[in-house]
Amino acid sequence: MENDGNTSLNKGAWSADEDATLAQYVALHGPKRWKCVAIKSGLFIFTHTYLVQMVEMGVVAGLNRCGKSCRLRWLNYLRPDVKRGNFSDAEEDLILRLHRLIGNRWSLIAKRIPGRTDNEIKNYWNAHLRKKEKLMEKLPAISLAAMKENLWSEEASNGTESQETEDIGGGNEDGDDDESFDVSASELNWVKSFLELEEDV
DNA sequence: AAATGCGCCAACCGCGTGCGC
DNA sequence: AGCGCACGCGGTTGGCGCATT
Repeated sequence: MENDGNTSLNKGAWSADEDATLAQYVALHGPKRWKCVAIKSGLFIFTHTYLVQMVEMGVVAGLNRCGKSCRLRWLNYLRPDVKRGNFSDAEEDLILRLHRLIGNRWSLIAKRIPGRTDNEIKNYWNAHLRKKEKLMEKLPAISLAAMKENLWSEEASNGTESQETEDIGGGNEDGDDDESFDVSASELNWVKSFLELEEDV
């Protein structure tokens, strides 16, 4: 198990200075080598020569966080493409659908929703959507299966394809998987392609 | 106005996995 | 093949702010 092995590292909320320091590190070296970022009050804990260079440059002095903490802070907050603010209805719907299909695979779900992190989605689920989902489960007559049946029969009677599903998923610019969110037998195929997409990422 | 409860979110922790040696 | 390191993931917790009493 990973233990960054230091009892005197900073914990808790990040300061603006720490954020700036971390951002500088990432700007210079990219979002990797998190272990290298772990620095103990001026005495650098390093495993890589990059850090020695950074010491010489005076770039990251003062940051006293474990690598794991640095990585998390970057991924969930400092990353430029992180979208802040409320989830849209479309995003919420997508999370619900994906969760039904693949469960608590937050990182997979996050990759499907541009700008959202796994942690953010997980929090949002626990805070908002779990209740919603439980409520749905408690409505005996409106089980998921029944909903699917209803949708099926509606589609059959309409004789139309269900292209109404909002498309906010990442990588959909080319319209590669508009059919993905149909509640239909092809759902399984979509899951399959979804997972295949994962392998490409 | 103060005390308490509750919800939300950022961050931490433990475990699993991949990769290099 | 085995070991250790580094990273990624999901569950959990701590603290803050808002609502209610």
